[in-house]
Amino acid sequence: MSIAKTYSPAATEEKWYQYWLDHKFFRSVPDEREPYTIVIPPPNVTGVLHMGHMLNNTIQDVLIRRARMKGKNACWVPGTDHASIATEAKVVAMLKEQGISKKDLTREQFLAHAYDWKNKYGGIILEQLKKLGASCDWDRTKFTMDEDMSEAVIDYFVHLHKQGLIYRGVRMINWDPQGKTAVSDEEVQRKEVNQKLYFIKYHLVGTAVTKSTNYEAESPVIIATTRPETIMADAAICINPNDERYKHLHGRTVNIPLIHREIPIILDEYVTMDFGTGCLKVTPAHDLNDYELGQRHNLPVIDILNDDGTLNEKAQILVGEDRFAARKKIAVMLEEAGALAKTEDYTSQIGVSERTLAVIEPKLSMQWFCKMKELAQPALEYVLNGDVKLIPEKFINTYRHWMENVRDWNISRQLWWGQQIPAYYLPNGEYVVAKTKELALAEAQKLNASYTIDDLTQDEDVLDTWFSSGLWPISVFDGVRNPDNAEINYYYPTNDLVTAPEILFFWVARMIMAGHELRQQKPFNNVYLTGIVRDKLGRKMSKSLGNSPDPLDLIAKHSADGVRVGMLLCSPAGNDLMFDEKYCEQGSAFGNKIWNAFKLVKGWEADDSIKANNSVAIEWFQSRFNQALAEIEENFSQYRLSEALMASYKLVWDDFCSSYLEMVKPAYQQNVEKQRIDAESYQATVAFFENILKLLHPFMPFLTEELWHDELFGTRADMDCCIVAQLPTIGEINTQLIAEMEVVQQAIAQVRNIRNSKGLSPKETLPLAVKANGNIDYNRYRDIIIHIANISEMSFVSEPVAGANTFIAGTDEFFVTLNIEIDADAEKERLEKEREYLTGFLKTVDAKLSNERFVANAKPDVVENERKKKADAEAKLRIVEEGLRGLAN
RNA sequence: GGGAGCAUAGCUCAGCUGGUUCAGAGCAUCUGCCUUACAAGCAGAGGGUCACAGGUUCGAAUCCUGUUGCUCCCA
Repeated sequence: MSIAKTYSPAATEEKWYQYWLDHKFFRSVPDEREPYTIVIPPPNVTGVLHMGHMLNNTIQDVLIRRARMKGKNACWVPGTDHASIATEAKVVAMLKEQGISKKDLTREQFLAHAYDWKNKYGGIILEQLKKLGASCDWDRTKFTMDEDMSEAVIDYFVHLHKQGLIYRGVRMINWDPQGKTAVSDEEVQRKEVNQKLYFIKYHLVGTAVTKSTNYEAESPVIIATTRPETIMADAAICINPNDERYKHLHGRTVNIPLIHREIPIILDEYVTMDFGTGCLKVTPAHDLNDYELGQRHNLPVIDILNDDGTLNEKAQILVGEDRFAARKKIAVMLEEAGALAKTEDYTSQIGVSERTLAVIEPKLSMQWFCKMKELAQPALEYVLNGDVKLIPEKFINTYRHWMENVRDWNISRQLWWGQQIPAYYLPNGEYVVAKTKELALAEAQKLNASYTIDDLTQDEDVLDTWFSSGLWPISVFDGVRNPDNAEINYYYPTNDLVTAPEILFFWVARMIMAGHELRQQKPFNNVYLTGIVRDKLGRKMSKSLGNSPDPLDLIAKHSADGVRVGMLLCSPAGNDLMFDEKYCEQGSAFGNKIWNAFKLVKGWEADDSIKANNSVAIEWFQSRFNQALAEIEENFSQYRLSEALMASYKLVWDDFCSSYLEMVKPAYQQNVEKQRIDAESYQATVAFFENILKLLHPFMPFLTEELWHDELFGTRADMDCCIVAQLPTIGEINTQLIAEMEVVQQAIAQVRNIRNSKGLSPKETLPLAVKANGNIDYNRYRDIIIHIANISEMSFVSEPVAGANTFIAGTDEFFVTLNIEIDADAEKERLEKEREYLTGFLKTVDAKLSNERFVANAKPDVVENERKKKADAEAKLRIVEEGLRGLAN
């Protein structure tokens, strides 16, 4: 079989992915091996693959493939998340297009539509991940609303309720008037907006008790607000008791403009005297701080808004208008009534719903809450004592800050898409919590034996999606319903979790809480936090900016391997990455390089009659390979994936292709089908290549699998695949050989440089003389030097060669005699520069060594090193001076 | 307003417990080359006051303080 000129990725990727699937290489079942487990951060069913997923899943696949190749029982569990709000919003919008309104549907009818939608679109991302090469155990694919997964969620709710960690209460919550649901604090995004500050006059009622000489005293009270449409919900005006300007207002009342309702003026130090006018309108129903203020002063709560953000009849005016329309209209009405003193421009932060982008309305509501203090405390411990490692560590601070300042978590969502809260109300307003309606009835009958099932009404709301995804690492192994089953015992705690820092609290913290609460165990050992994928200008990639490439287009263009390499090349752990398609080009160029190197080796044929003469090259590369392997291992242990990749990249490109293959490559033989090479070199090279394929497989699974099956390696059994090959182990490293070869390579580069600078063709052979001053035996490297540097004759001398171009490598001198006259002046200048540098260098070293405090304080090996530097520099200086004397003659 | 982090070559980043494996990598740039695996390539080269200012130290990119500029989180 002759290998194609260039690699064609698309067909190869398709072929091998199917092969891996067919041969169940991704499948994991518990056995006697050590497990290595990753649960995927389940993407939303509403999403499509974006660059963040590409990065995240490339990393997971690299980790899981590596574990597999280290003999672990590698299990990567895929799945999706039902994304309550986002999905419900999508489905509502879809139905609306079909002319169907959600409120005309029953819960069951709506859910049927939602499932249709989910079945159609929900698996898109997972399908796309296959193109990337993700080696998930697809037989384990889970969805957070699968029956067993939902049951686990209900079990957890009942459990927490029993523990007293879930309660029901009226609280000020974040209301999304578009999604018509509450959202948690974490789902509210702050946004800076330009608003207007309205200064509104409230007229005092009655007359002053004491006649004031100051006529101003009876002018209206002016308050500043950004929300004039809420004046109808005002319960009081509040001033700071210490505010001298307003002493005369103590004990008075005012009239709300337009609706002329009388409200008291109250005193509270909460009011900042120098903000606005120092008078604050108190609207308990529509502001969290006002609510608390209202509680302190026993103020009534007047809620003038409907769930959809329109004004209700309690507003008396503008009933039915949307809050923003009402704001504009009331401004005009106030103006006309002479109640508007002035307006000012004002920037402030408002909260918007992460999902619908609607402006959040603070709203008092009866909701279910989860107590967080009790859950957060142990979850914080796991991270602080290093049981759960965050990578990079800098996120520990953030995590701690969150966990020490948690507030109770609102887990109710006024939606249908999700797990319905297992609370059942009784006719008298009491409720019971139980897994099923039947069990709830039993509970209810304990209260009153006469209850029947028809007396129970289940809470309409569903649970926050994060409440279910918090169970993910446990529930995918059925560990909530069956806490002692074989799978959970084997796979849990999982090993690595790869996710984004944005959801450290949302998700990671809640998994740790659930893990502790249900199993007194951590859910994972390590959390690798990836950065945000930005464009090369540093902007976050987003649909609206249109600056995100389509991942599938990238794969089509640069191959899956190329994109994987590209993603990793620019992804330092925990830092944002400035993505540039150039990195993918680099990745695919690397693939091409490997392909071509393979072509070269495939063009060879072992010939026993040729004497083996590459033993130095072979031993050297073997050592270099082991050295790189150790380095890569070290990088992986610290999750420095991009560095592990770069080390592999350089090993293959520089050491294997540019150095090793050039050393052993036989001179071109004409009129033969295959280039003959000695058997030892041939076998060593093929073996090296196989090891390289293994090493690269986690990064570039497709190309490596393709080459793995080439006949160069003989015939392979069906199950003999790169994906399950065992990674090479670190062998002996001859550091002396590596060090010597570095000097040899320097010398070779110098010869090439001379050729280059003199404008000579690389084809032109040159004579080289070596004056070895150190311990390197150049006889060992003679063949290599002659071959690579294209030397006509290599000789050894004990005296400098007159009239030659000279250079130093290590501490040895080299002489290249050219046919052309050497430029003595230029050579002199070069050597003088060198002398200048060395003298300067020696000066600094001498300064250190003659400094008693340095010799006394520095570590012995540091001092020793300085002495060696001195000796080396002196030796070099002697050579340079010798050369200068030679030129002077 | 509170907290955290970052600033090293044109770009993206390494640089561990202060000391030649301390100023490095990849890409980009420049100069030669279509040299029988590879122009998606080969052989070379140039490029940095380690943000700024102080301090500690025999010695600072590295530790401390301040300044400036950016980013993120929380209010």
